[in-house]
Amino acid sequence: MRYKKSEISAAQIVQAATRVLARQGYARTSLMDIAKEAGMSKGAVHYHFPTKEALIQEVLAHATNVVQERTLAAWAEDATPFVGLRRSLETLWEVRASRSDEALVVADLLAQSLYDDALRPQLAAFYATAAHQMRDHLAPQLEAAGIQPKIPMEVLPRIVIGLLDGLVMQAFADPDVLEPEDVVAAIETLALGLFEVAPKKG
Amino acid sequence: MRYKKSEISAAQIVQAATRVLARQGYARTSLMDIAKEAGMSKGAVHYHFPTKEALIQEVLAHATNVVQERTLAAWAEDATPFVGLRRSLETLWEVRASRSDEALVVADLLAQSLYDDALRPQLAAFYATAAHQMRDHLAPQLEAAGIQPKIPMEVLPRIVIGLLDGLVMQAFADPDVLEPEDVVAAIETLALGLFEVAPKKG
Amino acid sequence: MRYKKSEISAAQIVQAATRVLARQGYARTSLMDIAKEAGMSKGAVHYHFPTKEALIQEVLAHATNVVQERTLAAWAEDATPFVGLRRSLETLWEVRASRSDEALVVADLLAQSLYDDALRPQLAAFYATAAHQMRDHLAPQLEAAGIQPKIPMEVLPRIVIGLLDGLVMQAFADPDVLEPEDVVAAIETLALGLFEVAPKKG
Amino acid sequence: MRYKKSEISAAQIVQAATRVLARQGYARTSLMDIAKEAGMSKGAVHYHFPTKEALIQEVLAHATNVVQERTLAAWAEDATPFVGLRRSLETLWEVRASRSDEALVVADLLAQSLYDDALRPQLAAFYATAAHQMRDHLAPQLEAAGIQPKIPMEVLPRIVIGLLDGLVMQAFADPDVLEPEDVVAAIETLALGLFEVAPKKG
DNA sequence: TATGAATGAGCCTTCATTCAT
DNA sequence: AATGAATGAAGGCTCATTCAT
Repeated sequence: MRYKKSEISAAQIVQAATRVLARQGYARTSLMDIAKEAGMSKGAVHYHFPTKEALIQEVLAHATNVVQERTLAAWAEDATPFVGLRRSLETLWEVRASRSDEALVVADLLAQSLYDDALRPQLAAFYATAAHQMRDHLAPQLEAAGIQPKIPMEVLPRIVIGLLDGLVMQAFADPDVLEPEDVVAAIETLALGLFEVAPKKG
Repeated sequence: MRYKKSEISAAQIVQAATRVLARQGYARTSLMDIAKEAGMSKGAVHYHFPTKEALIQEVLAHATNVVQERTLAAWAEDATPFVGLRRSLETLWEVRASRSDEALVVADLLAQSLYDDALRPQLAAFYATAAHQMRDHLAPQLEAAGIQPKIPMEVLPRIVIGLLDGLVMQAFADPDVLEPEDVVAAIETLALGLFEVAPKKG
Repeated sequence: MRYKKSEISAAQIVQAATRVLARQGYARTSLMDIAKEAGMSKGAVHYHFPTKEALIQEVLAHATNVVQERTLAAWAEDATPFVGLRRSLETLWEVRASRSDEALVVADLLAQSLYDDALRPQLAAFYATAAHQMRDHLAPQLEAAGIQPKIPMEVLPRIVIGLLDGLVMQAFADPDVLEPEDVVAAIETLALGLFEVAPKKG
Repeated sequence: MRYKKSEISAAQIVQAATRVLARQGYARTSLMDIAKEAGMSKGAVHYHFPTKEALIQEVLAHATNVVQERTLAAWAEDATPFVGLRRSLETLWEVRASRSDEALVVADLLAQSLYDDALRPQLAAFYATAAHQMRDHLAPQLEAAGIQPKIPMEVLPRIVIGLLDGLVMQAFADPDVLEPEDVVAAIETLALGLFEVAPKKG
């Protein structure tokens, strides 16, 4: 028995909580709901996580990890930076707009973090990691192609992420307004406008 | 002028609720908190708003109105469209990033709307109005200047709004990362990339 | 203006309360309901009746009066006591079983009176009056016809009233079980069994 | 024998509720009262019964059961039907007139059932069972004695029950008016009047 | 006379948490 | 490692009552 039963159960609870949270949102989710979804008793949940807040933090950590991993997978290694960038943006959008449980949880807890000091650092870290991720992938590609962004490499990823997240929120509020192809096309256009070919060094 | 007091009280409650909601968020705000902030009894709040949901809806309506008005005021009439656009974007950002109570409430309830069917239509309408607003202001200016956006005029405002909102969420989560001037500069650059000067006819 | 407006309004409130009480029962009726039914404000109700209990008492007084009057009208003056008795019993049953608002209110408040010391005396008086009423009508008729009841004239009316009321409750609980004609026939049979022709004197 | 405690607690709550309901009546009884009487917290009551209505239904079921059992025990097996009938009627009356908690609860909830659709079926069933019970006991006895009721065997028990219940309500409203011996005597007389000896065959 | 406004106590219910088993 | 039982603090809401107008 490589994994202790305890760890398995704890993981089950986190997954169940993710599902319930994605379905009902933080404000409407009780520990009972989570316990029921996990097929356990309320007491069991408290055995693994001393308090609701502790559980929620774990859930957020898990959800951000999942989203991050999916995002990472999106950074296609492509021939040309332009094609690669475009495909990456598409995938980034899909990861968020697909309403996966984890993406929903991140969006919901992001809002909670405005008022919950315990959540905020985690989300700040999530953003920071995402930005780093993006920069680390973009920077070498761009340099290799002699392309120079018009805005600082520190800020650029933040902008892209912000754009994506903001559009996601709109899409959640009114799913019929934003057509996926429109969004991707627009983001692409935007992105292209951000770069200029650097003058070759003499 | 009989019983004008009622309207005043109702308005006071909405304002108090806005303050409390901005401070604590929907999930942590009780009617008691609101009543206390308004200097009234819980009963009085229920006298003016039959249910918590009804009150929240009113608060959302009020908050979106305020944000909308401020946004409207941001559309400066300027000499050249470029300068005007830039100044408008700046103000748009400020309206949102200033963490005014109303902006916070809109952001919070936006998240709630994911799980609250009663809230969603209002927020969808809010986005729709904002998009219209922006288009109505931009379209004539751009045409007059012979400028043509690279993405359809239907989609453009949604993109801009999404970008702003997404950045706001990031800024809320970690206020120290995004410097206002960076953001505005980036948005401006982005915006400029969206347009091209149309070839002169004839 | 013969009647003061106040009296008219008070009467309207009592009537409205009777309707609402008959519809919803004491436990589920609020002053608001009554005020709405009377087309007045809650304040107006309190202007006429200082407390809810005072109003309810008035309503009970009114309802018992109405039932009593209808009952009184039921004591037909008929040729023979037997026919008269029979017709009277029929009407008594109808008065109660017809689910008139007043009959319902009496039944409902009768139950309340078990726990409400203020109501009990009124209902005791109601029963006493009803018993007297019946006795006063029956006694001369029976004597004239040389008929003698097998149970004391003091108890007889109580028995008859009890029988009727008990059957009414059953009919309320399950309207389909007791057919009116069965009930009347049974009551009649019962009633006849209560009397015997007295041996003629001399 | 794990967690038998739960059943015990649930039963305690039902009993406590019966006591409180008998003392204060439905309209004046809160869950707090019941919890206090049961020596538990409000939360514990809700743990065992999800809603007040569910608890009340259980209480009613329990109370009708108790009354029924006592009634059943009343059907004495006696030498002659007449003596048996008389003794049975006496006990029936005592069961109801003794103001036992259960009898009071049944009477109170009977009134509630006029306006509570959830209660009505239970009380209808209670009446139906009581009627059946009585018929099953009476029918063979009467037949054996060659006695034939003047009113149909379907209706007879309803009449007797109605009579008893109606008298009980009167006795509750004014305990001093109806002397037990008078009531029993009257009922007996009534009952005797309901039968006639069947003409011997052949 | 009558109204709208406001109060405050109380009600049913939910829920995170604790604990014995 | 997990469960069922129980607690107690809120939470949203109802309602009789009071009061200025």
